[in-house]
Amino acid sequence: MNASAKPERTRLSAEDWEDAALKLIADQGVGALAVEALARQLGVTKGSFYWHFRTREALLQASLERWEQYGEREVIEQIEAMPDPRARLPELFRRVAHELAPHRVYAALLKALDHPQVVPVMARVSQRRMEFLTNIYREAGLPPEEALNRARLTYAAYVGFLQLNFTLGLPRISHDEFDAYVEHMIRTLTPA
Amino acid sequence: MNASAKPERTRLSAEDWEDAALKLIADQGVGALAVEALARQLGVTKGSFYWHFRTREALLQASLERWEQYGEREVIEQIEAMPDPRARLPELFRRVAHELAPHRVYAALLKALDHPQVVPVMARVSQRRMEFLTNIYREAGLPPEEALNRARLTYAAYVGFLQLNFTLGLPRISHDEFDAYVEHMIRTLTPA
DNA sequence: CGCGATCCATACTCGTGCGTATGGTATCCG
DNA sequence: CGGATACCATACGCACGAGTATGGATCGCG
Repeated sequence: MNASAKPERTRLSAEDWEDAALKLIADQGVGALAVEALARQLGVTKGSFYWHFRTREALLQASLERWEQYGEREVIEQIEAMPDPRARLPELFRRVAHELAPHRVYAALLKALDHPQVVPVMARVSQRRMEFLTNIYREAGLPPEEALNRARLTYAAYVGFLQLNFTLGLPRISHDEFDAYVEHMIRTLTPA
Repeated sequence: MNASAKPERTRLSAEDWEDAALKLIADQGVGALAVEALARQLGVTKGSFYWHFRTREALLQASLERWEQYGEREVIEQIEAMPDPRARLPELFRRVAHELAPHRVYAALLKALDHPQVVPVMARVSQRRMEFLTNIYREAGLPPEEALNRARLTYAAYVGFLQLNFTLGLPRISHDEFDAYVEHMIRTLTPA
């Protein structure tokens, strides 16, 4: 049934473990990150793990740094490359709304803010995103003060949405209804 | 240092354990809910606990139900008693923003949505609040569709705010700045 | 007073998951 | 082709937290 489904016959590297860890975190949260479970999933045993990493903590650390690195650089750059500043916000909203998969790790880490290791990472990532958002609002015409507060509001709505949907499954919303919601969001959070 | 600071010399009841559990959940999350830790904090040992509850799971269940009961009934009733529908939303916003303490349990449970026991409770509570919010928006003049989406957006902002502040400590915002943020929120999320 | 019910302490068992020790197998390179 | 190095398996020790067993203390009440 759950025998080794992955025919990865090559030896493993540290990066393989980190990727598997991130996948597991996205699926079941940081708390589920256990070395023996990971090993089973990779078709090996703990003996392998402790060759690559000194401890479980080290794996978490490395995985988080790897995740932070990969980042959302593409999205940011693509949005900032758009000529019309007013068009950036709607595009950003729609894009994030329709590509939720990359945000699963962020959502999982959001629920693990009691682990001392994830706090600094999340603080850095969230801070960068907030600054990015604030900039777009300024470029869209909002005065600085206003732009900052609007960015706070928007980002909070994003974070809350992740929680209410991935984990809690509030009355499952239909696809069309979701699109309508996104458009409503654009209308009320975006300067005309 | 942390010796029994509570001079509660009377015997304990199940409710005492539930209250202590909720306090611990609010402070350190559901994951920190351990019977021996709780017992220490109450100045007794496990022997006491297992007289009142069959299992740790039972305590969690009872605590959650107790929390759901206490609820936010007062707030809802007071807001609905206000004569002018337009005045309700700003009042609700300001009130929630300035009395965050009661929301700490909700914030903690938000991060424990992987525990099967908390999901139904949070689903019910969130659903009730959402319906309440939707109603207020309708009474404030928004068409039904619009009211529902606005309630979704507002509630998501609320949830996101809890995450970003209790747990993550984004660049510590000052008191005045926070008030300005709340007013900004009211302006953009509330029908004129 | 005294006795039954209620509440609690002490001392265990048991499962789970991290980390270690040590030996085995595969791979690369001279 | 043989040995050094990289990778992995097996078998442990150990800590920690849930749950159990059993006896002791304390309260209510006739």
